Formats: sequence, structure tokens, C-alpha cells
Amino acid sequence: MLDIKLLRNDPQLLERALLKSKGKFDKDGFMSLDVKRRELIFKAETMKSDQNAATKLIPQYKKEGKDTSSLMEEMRSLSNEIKELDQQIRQIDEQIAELVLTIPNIPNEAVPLGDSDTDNQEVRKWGTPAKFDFEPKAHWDIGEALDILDFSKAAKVTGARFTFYKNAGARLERALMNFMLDLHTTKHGYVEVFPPFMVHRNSMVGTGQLPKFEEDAFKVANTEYFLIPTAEVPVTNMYREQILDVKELPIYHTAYSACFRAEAGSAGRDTRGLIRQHQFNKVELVKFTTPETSYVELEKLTNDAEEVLQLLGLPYRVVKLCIGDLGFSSALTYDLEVWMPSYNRYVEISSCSNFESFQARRADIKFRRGPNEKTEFVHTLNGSGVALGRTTACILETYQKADGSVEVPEVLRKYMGGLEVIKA
RNA sequence: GGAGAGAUGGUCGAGUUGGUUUAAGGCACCGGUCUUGAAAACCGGCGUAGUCGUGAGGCUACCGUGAGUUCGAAUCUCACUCUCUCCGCCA
Repeated sequence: MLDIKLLRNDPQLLERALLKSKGKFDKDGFMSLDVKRRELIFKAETMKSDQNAATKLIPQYKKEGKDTSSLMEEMRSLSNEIKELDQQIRQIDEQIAELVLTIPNIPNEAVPLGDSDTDNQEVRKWGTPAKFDFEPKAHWDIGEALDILDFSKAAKVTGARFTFYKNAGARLERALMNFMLDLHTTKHGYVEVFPPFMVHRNSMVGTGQLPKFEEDAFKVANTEYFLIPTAEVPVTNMYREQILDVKELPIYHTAYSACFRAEAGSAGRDTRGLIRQHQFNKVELVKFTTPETSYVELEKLTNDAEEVLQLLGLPYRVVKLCIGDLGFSSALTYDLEVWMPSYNRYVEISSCSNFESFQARRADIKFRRGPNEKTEFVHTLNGSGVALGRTTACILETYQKADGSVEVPEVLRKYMGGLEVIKA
């Protein structure tokens, strides 16, 4: 959510935000609603002021034995008028709120122009994609051959886009989770959180998944609960409607969670393997910072996620998303893309964003610099640190051998009871 | 699932026969006096948001949420949410 006053005074900002939403927004209608609202408020408040004055006179008159019936009659009609005005104001407020909630965040000046991922800017590359002296297999074939992934059983039990991990596969996924959490908590200074995997609708609004993208989420029937699409939602909303002390900032949290996504609109894409699932595991990084430090913190957060890939020996690149590819709530996003041999290209494995005050304003997360200072909105950031399923896929493909076995990356061995090679 | 209690400003807590309460008071916090410094004491300040105004400042709303009664609601009525206690069931 953006600041209405800011939009009122600087419509140019609105234009920039709308570059993302492809201009479907009725800007003039929005501006005139804002004017209308303030007119009505002024009228109503003047009337309320009169009403309050009369309300004080009535007991005084009664005490003096004066007749109050005509004044009371007058106030009765004034009261009705006020109720009517309040009703109108409430309607306009709702309309404005609805509109404002659908305006995306304003992209940072550094965000490149462009419509799609082809316009993203490569920032840096690490490692070189593996070369094989045999015909490498895709991870879904490797997984089934080694009996560590089972897609057809999951399809029977649940449906498409679900997976059973088995044997060393299940253990690998669990090892990755522990490896990442340990790295972030011990080396990078994040405080670990294990969040609820369902949240109330209010939390989904707070971080920007709702009201605009309800079809992307799984809603639990007969409740107002949603399965979380990322741990970002519960962890960011931990501090909803709170005023933090500046001394508490920056706050760093890392959290494992399962993530649930309806993947509406991606039917037919990435139908094989672990790349696009309705349920996947992820270790998330979340930060709350002061406005002046948020971009430095974004660089650090991105580096923290990169280190996971470096330690696992997985080649990747970092790209800066262009306006067209930028998420609804984000002001600037770096994607980490890992080299996926079966796709023969880089595939997104982490998305690190600075939301500036956009989420904080929606979720009402503030801080105070000192005892007599005004409150300000914090900046929120988050990034995957990183997605486990895609990492597993990438490890299987990158570390596969000609005989069909898969080497376990060095750093994971202590999490797998010393296992060095996954064999059939 | 059953029974009961509760929700007031950063915190504690008064106010519930509807009208000088414009939400008392304590604590915490901030500024000042005093002091070599600090503490104590004393004096003053101290919520959030909207709106009008160039400004000083004014006005309006907010006592869990929403609706209602009334000239007027923290206070009365109804619904809902959450928290706590006890019972039952349960990993």
C-alpha cells in the first residue's frame, strides 16, 4: 500500500507504479474520489462539532429548568444527516482502500525498464555450468532410477504437482534444510522461527498476496485461513500492528516452511519434476530495517542466499528484475538463478526483495527513533535462502555420475550420516 | 465440544444508576529546577489517525471488532473476534 498523501501530491509516482500493472488503473477516478472524500469529511466534522456543542447545552438547560424539546428536535435531524454523511464517507473509504490495495509498489530508480524476464539485467555470475562426458539425465529420471523421488505415487495419493521423497532423497531434503538454517543462524546472524503454515486472511493482505492474487492461494474451506505460499507471510506479520524501538532494528529472521501455491495460470509449464509444485519446502530470510539501511541490507541478504549456492557448489547468476517482471509489492528484486542442466539454462531459485515501506504500511509495522520522536514505517525485506526442492533437483543433476549415482556435496555429508554417494 | 471470566492510551488501572471524564490516577519515558555528578524531591510534558489552515493552531474520530437505541454511549442492546480458567477429547 502506498501513502495516499504522497500520491495526491506527486501523481508522477503513481504513473511509475502503474508501469507494473500495465495501466489498468483509473487514475482520474481515484483522484476525484479523494477530493470528494475530503469534502464530505469536512462537512461531517463541522456538523459533529455543532452536535457536540448542543449536547453540552442540553444538561445545562435542564438544570436551569429551560425547555429543551426544540433543541432536541433540531439535533435529531442533524444526527440523521450526520449518519447519512458518515455512511457515504464509509463507502468512499472502502472504494479508495480497495483501489489503493491494488496499486503496486513504486519501483526503485535502479530498476531497469522492460516487459518480461528477457529484459532482466545480469548483475554477476558465479561458477561455470557443469560439462558432462556422458548424456546427463534430468532429475526426475535420476530420482526415479535411484528410488528417491516418486511422482506417480504422489499423483495417485494427492494429484499432479506433488512428490514423495524417499530414502536418501527424503534425507537429502532434510539435510538441505538443516544446512541452510544452520548457516543463516550461526554465520549470518538470523534468529530462527518455525511459523504456522496457515495464516488468517488479514496476514495475506498485510504482505500483499491479497486481495489481488486470491486465485494463487489455497484457502482452507469454511475458515478464513490460507495455506502460506511462503514463510514471508507469517514471519513478516509477526510484527503486524506494532511499534518497534529503533534499538531492536535490524531484525533478522530465518524460517523453514512448507509453501503452498495454486500455480494458477501456469498449467502445462514445468510439468515434470520438482521445479513447479503445489507444495514445496523453503528456507526464508526476512529482515526489518530502518529506511536508510534497507538497500545495504538487501545486498547482504542476497549475499547470504548466494553463499548457500556457493557452499553447495552450484553455479548461478544474479539478475536484477526489470519493471515488468517485478513482483507486486517489491521496489527492487534480485533473483538468484541456478544452472539447471536438464533445462540447459538458469532457473530461479531465490528471489530477494526490498519492499521498502509498502508491506509495513499495509501491515502497520512502525518504529520510533527516540522517546519523543514520531513513528515511521520500517522497511521489510525478504528472500529465499533458498528453495529446497529446486536445490535438490539441481544437486541431483549437477552431481550425477555416468553410472547413475549422485555424489553428495561435501557440506551436506555431515547432515547425512557421512553418506558420500547416493546409489541405486 | 461444555461451563465461566475478561478485553480501557507504552504499561498498570479507575470509570459500567448514559450528560463538567475534554478518558482519573500510578509507573515508565522526555524536558527543567536542585546537585560536583547521580538519585530523591518538585515543576512541566507525554497516545494514534484523519481533516482544515501558509503558520501558530483548530476541529473530528478512536475505550477488542461491527451494528443498534438515544439529542448525547467507555457506560445500555445484539452479533462477532480474541485471551484466560475449569471440564471433556486428543498428537
